[in-house]
Amino acid sequence: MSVRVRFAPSPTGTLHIGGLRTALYNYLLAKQKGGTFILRIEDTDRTRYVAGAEDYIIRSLHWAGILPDEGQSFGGDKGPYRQSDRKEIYSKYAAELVERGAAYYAFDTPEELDAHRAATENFTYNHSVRGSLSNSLSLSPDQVTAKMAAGTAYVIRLKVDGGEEIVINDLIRGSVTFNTSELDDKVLLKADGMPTYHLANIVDDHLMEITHVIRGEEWLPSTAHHVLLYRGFGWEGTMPVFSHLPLILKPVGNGKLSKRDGAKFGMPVFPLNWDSEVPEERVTGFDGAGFMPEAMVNFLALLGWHPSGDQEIFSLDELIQVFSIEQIGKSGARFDYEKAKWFNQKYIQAADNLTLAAYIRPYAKAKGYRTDDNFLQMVASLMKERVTFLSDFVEQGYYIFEPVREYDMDMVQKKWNPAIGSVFATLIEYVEGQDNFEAVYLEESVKGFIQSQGAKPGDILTLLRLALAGTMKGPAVFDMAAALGQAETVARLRKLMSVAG
RNA sequence: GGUCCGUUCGUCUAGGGGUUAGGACACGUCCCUUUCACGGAUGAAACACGGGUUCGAUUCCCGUACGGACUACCA
Repeated sequence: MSVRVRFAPSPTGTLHIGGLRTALYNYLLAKQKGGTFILRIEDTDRTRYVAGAEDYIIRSLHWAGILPDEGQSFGGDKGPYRQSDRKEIYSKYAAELVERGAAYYAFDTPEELDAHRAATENFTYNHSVRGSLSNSLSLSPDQVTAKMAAGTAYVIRLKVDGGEEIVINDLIRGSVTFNTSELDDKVLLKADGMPTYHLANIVDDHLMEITHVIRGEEWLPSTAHHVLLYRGFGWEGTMPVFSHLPLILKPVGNGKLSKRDGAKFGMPVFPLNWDSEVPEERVTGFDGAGFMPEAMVNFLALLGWHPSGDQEIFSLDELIQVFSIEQIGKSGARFDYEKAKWFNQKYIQAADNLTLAAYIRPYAKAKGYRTDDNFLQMVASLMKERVTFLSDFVEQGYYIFEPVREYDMDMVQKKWNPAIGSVFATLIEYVEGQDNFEAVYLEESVKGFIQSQGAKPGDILTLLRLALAGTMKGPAVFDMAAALGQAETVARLRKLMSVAG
């Protein structure tokens, strides 16, 4: 049987990186096994629906390069893949479950349940209390019929009887046991006719012939209910294998990484930017922060999973080769932004200039800079060894695109004196007279000239750097000069004369 | 509170009954470099605790502590 896995996010806003990681692991397993990766949108809670969220999820998968083979907006013959479009399917199956005696109607209103919770500590709707509540198990058939005829709102609940051990064989955690006496009678179909996660998930996983469920650890406690549902439908034979992923934790402090942590720690926790009319709701994603998707995927893959050995850098293809669910860790992994930055830096260093040019282009364009390939490739080669983010090419290396805005005057003053100044003046003319402006030649030539003038190369070279970049940080002086060209180089040298003198 | 899950350097982790417990990030020092980086070398840094089992436990078992998830007509 071929592997079929699904990523089933809820379109309630931005997808955070924990979700992206879940998608990635599903993708890796599917690709490794020659299986199918499916995207299903779980939008059964209409109160939490956020416009644009589904699109955001899909764009995020595109960005990361982990495209579904099947699913919402990707086609397939087991659709629709959006749960709100499958509403009738769920009510049909819920009714079937009632007929089979595995579920029942409950008429208790939310207010009544709240009252019970207020009155009884740890109130749980389960086998021990349902007899005294309002449902088709406690009421007489006539009463139930009457309530239905009167149009009384109802939900359908899973009938969980106590006294049984449910053993789940989790690929990551081994066997996990739950006693049904501690389980509640979960709502399967809500009063608005929409299913809850539990029902929709099991019905869809069955109908879509899912073989492996890889999802977050937050679902482990309800997995026993899910097993009971498969049994209630008589689907145990094709029940998928479960794997519950450890959570991604906050960089510092307690608890799992939350969407708010992005702002709190000044780092992205989402793949893409999220635009909004409300300024406070806008967020910067890894994309906008200047991360390469390949770097992000590598980082994410290793957050909670690691193959044997010491290798850290893996291409997507390599990840597909070596991935294994069994090697996923059991404990939560703290989100380490420093490590994420290191991966990005490594990927930028390793990328070829043409690839980088394409990544730099949007940033250059936004600043109104030159965006032709040759120029951007040159910027890439000059800066790639010294940047962390893609945005750094235009931020830190702005002086390659436009004139120096600001000089490190402390440094200029430290190096400048009348004697040096006069050597510098003659150097400008010497540079202006050069007919070969290639870096290697220029370096040899200029250094020779400086020495012939009886000056220390160190002093002059520092001023040259300051003239070209304004700062002590940056590429090799003669590489910059060659890249800038003779006319611009001479102009910048003259500018420094006026600034310093 | 209850249920379930977890615990190797600060962080991500490899390992596994007998090891100088390995790597990476971050950090310190040095080298390379007339800048900043890159790169190289090196240093500090861990098996939560207590009982077992065993000739021998960091590794297996049980407790304790601590951390986490869940405990909605949310997913």
